[in-house]
Amino acid sequence: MKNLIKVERARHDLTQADLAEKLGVSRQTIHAIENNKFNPSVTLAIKMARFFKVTVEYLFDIEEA
Amino acid sequence: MKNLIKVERARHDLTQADLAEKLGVSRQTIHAIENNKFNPSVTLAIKMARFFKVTVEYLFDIEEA
DNA sequence: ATATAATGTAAAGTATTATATACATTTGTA
DNA sequence: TACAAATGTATATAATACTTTACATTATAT
Repeated sequence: MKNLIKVERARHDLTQADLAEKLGVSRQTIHAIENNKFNPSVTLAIKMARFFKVTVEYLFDIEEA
Repeated sequence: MKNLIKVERARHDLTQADLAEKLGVSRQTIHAIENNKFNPSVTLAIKMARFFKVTVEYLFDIEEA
């Protein structure tokens, strides 16, 4: 696992569709990011992190430490 | 100004070309990001922030507070 | 003032992000 | 089991990040 989106989503009890709507993107985008199909823009990353009240580094970079 | 790349670059006494090389991207990419021509990927954003030893939020989101 | 380094700009091309739609598969629950 | 919701997958398309090359402008130093 390379990011904690699924975990944070579970913590907030949101479906992919829910989160997509909250962030103003498509469900496929959430799915793809969650499964490392691609690398979102820093803007979307910051939006997500802010939504979950965590840092970008925490949300997207937990592997490296 | 929407990001602090130019400032951090100055603090580290690096040219755009220097920074580009350190991060493995083109000088034009640095220039474009610095001047808000586009929105980098979260991966590049994290690389940059890590390079400067600051957070992504600090580097890219100082306007909002 | 002139040379040089640094930055700005532009255009064409490639790669990747993101959308929309549709359908298949998995998971949870009555 | 059967139904519904959630997630996974596929394909086509649009938008944009990023590269390369090349040249113009601005700043810095001699």
